[in-house]
Amino acid sequence: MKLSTKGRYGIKAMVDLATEYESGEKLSIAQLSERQGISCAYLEQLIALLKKAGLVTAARGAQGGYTLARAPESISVGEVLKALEGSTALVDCVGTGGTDCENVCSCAARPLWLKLQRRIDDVLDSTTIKDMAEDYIVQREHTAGIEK
Amino acid sequence: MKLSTKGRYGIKAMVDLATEYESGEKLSIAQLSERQGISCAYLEQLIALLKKAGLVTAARGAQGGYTLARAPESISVGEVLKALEGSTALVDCVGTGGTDCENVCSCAARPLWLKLQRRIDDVLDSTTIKDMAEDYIVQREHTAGIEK
DNA sequence: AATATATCCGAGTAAACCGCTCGGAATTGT
DNA sequence: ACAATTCCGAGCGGTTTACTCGGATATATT
Repeated sequence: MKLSTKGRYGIKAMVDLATEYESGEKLSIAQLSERQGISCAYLEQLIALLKKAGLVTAARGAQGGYTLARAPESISVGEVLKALEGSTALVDCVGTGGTDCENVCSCAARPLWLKLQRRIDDVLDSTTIKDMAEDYIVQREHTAGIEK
Repeated sequence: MKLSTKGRYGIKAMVDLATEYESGEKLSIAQLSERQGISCAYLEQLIALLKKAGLVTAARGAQGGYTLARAPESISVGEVLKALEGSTALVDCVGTGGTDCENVCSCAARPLWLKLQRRIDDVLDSTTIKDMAEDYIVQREHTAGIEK
C-alpha cells in the first residue's frame, strides 16, 4: 500500500515546474534534478511519462527544457499520479477500467474498497498542482528566513 | 499504490472468522482456505501475522483451529491491515512511527500526503470487522437465493 | 559549420518484494 | 498410538522498483 518514488518524485517535479509557470521559464532535467534532489537519469524517465500524458511540453536542443502544458490550477494531483503509476486504484477490482474479478458480488471486502477508493480520489481530484505549488513557495520562503 | 494479497486475503479470513464468533466455533486453516478460495500454505502465513498481533487465537492439535481474539465490533479494519502489511501509510514520512525524511519541512508534497492519509485512516479505523461480516452474510444469502 | 546543450529512447541491472510452496517439528483430541 | 492440527523456517520463480548507461536526435549559440 505504498506510493512509489515514481509518484512522489513526479509530483515534486510538477510542483517545481508550476512555480515557473507564470514566468514561462523552462526547466531542464538537470535543473529539476538539482532542485529536487532526484537522480538525473531517473527523473528523465518520469518526465517522459508526464510528457506522454500531455502534462508537460518539452523544448529540445540547447536552452531547452520543460514547461507545464496547462495552467497548474487545471491539473489535479490525481491526473499526475495516474500518468505516473498507471492508476490510483488500491485494489484492481475498484479501478476505473472495470474488473477481472468474477466474484465481485460475493466479495465481503468490495464495499470497503469502494468507499476507501472514493475518499482517496476525492482528495486527489480536488487538489491541484497549483495548490501544492503555493504551499511549496510559502515553505521555501519560510525556510530561507530561518537560514538567515 | 496497490494493496497486496496479504491485506486482502487476511481481511477476508477475519470476516469469515467473524461469522463464527457468536457460535464460538473454530475454523481450521483448511476450512478457511476452502471457504475463501485461498491457498492453504499461504493463508497459514497470514494467519500467523494476525495471531502475532493478538487478533486471533489458536487452538493447537486435532479439532483445533482459530477464533477471533476479540469481539468483531471491536476490531477495526485498520488494525487488521496494520498487522498484515506492517503499516497503512501510503508514504513513509506520514507513518505513525515518525519519519526518516530530513527535509519534511521543505517538502512540497507532505501536506498532501498528510491529508490523504488522514482520510484513509478515517475509513479504515471507523469500519469494523463486524460491519464487514454483516455485509458478507447478507450477500451470501442473496447469492444463495439466486442459485435456487 | 561546428559545438555545446538539451531532449529522446532503449536496454540493462541489482535488489527488494510478492505470492506461494514445501518439509518437518510440536501439540493435542480421539 | 494415531490422526489432525498449528507452528516454523527455508526456498523460489517471477515481477517490480529504482535506478544507470550509452548513444541517437534536435537546436540555440558562436
